[in-house]
Order: sequence, then C-alpha cells, then structure tokens
Amino acid sequence: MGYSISQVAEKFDLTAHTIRYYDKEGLLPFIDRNKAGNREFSDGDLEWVKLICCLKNTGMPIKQIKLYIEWCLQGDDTLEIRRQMFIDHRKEVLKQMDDLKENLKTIDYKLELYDSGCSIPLNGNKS
Amino acid sequence: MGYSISQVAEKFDLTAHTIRYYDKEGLLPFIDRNKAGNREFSDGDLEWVKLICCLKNTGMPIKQIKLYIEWCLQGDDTLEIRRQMFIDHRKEVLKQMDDLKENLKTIDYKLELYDSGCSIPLNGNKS
DNA sequence: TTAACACTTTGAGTTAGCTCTAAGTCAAGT
DNA sequence: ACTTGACTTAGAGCTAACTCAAAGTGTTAA
Repeated sequence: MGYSISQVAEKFDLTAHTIRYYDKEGLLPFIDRNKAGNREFSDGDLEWVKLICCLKNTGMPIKQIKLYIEWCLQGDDTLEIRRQMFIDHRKEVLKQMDDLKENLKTIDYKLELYDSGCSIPLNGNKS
Repeated sequence: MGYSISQVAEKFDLTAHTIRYYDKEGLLPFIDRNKAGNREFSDGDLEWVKLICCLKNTGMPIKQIKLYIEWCLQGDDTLEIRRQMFIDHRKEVLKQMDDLKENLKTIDYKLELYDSGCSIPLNGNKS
C-alpha cells in the first residue's frame, strides 16, 4: 500500500511541510501518487529519504543533495562523481567529529572549573 | 597592547564583521576600547572568544550564549545555573557525536556499494 | 449527506546568522 | 598637508531551511 506523507514524517522526525519542501526543491522526484493525487512512499523510497536525512544531518546543503539525486537519475555515467562526492563528504564528517571532540575538551575543562566551585571573573586576565 | 578586531578575526577564523555582530548581540560586553574608540582585546578576552566559538560551533544559539554571558556578569549567584548549562550542553554534544557516528555508517555503506562498482537504480525496491 | 480529516498547491512569512554598504573617524607614513 | 588603511556606526540585504496560511480536493464514518 505504501506510506503517507505524515507516516514518513513521523518515521524520520520531520514534518509533512518539510517533506513537501524537499519535494519542491527536487530531492524527491521519484515519489509516486495514488489516485487521489497524494504522495505514496514505497519501502525503497524510505531508503532514499533515510539517505537524504543522513546527508542533511551531516551538513550537506539541500542544493548539493539535489545535485546528487540528479546524478542518480542520470544513470551510470555519474557513478564516479557520486562516489567521489561520498569520499569528500566522509572526510568532512570526520572533520566534524574531530572538531566536536576538541570542543568537548573545552566544555569538560569548564565543567571541571564549575565542579571545583571555582568562580571565574569576567575580566580575569587583563594584562 | 592588546589585539585588534582583525587580529582576533584571523586567529579564530571569523571576520571582523562577525565579531562586531557578536558584540552587537551582547556576546562581548567586556571588550575595552582604545583612545581612538577601536576595540582592543586582551589575552583574557581571547579566552572568552574561544569559549564563544566553542559553544557556537557545537550548535548553541547566539541568544543562549548571550544569556550565559549575562549570567557570568551577574556573579556567583548564577554559578549553579551556568554549571547546569554546561552539563546539558555536554549531553547534546555527545548526542551530536553519536548521530555523526550513525550517519558515518550510512555513508560508509554507500561507499562500499560504490567501491564495489555496483549501480543502484532509483526505483530499486518498489514492492 | 454531512462532518471530519488528511491530503493537495501556491506563495508568502519567519528565523538565524551572518554579510555588506555608506559615511565617517583616526593615526601613521611621505 | 595628504594619502592610505584600519577602524567605527547604523542599518539594510542576503541565504538557507524551513514554516505557515489559504483555498481547495478526496476518503471515511455517522
């Protein structure tokens, strides 16, 4: 039977509004409609939505995701460029994780200070 | 002597525009001016800028950071609420790292497919 | 058949976080 | 004295990603 837009929204913690917006932006050109004209998502479509969420949640802009979808539609000629996109994006995700780890250190340091009951004045270090 | 706005911008990979914007938004109420009226950052100020960047880069909204700065200005009465803020924020950073790891798995899976030279049709799984 | 409800579209509005422009000030170098 | 260049402000403009409103259509339940 397929899934309705609100079922998909629920499943991926999006709103139906957002999914329609993605569709309008060209991220979901493959979604079928039923006789009533409503979007009907197949299990295969859910995999695409999952990938789109993955890319979006790792900071890829909507426009770049749209480009990727277009490459997919173009067929095997774009296999290599798509592969390269994932290689590049993977590198960025690793960078994000590194940055996050670095920032976690700063936060942990602040927490140590707060846990030790130490008050830090704003104008602490004016030299 | 202190640092000029563009030196600080350079150091933290921001623009002078952005630093003025942060100042306008109330994130830098403690920055001194020289006789010419230009902002002059001390070494202690740089620590504050570093913390602000850390919070911003881990997803804390400008308004929340501003609130934190205000709490700092209010003195020791707000020590506990500030400590709690860091505890909460730390949790969110850990969540971000988890999410990133999850998404990395999806990306690695896609890369495996692309590396195996396997073409995946768009309408793959219509049931 | 009527009400409720989930869906549809177009297009406007919102928010966060910058980003830039215009017009001007100030200090240093020639 | 004049030019250069970094700084200042107020305020407008921009982009991404939603978010919503209005008006309408189609299906289901009483």
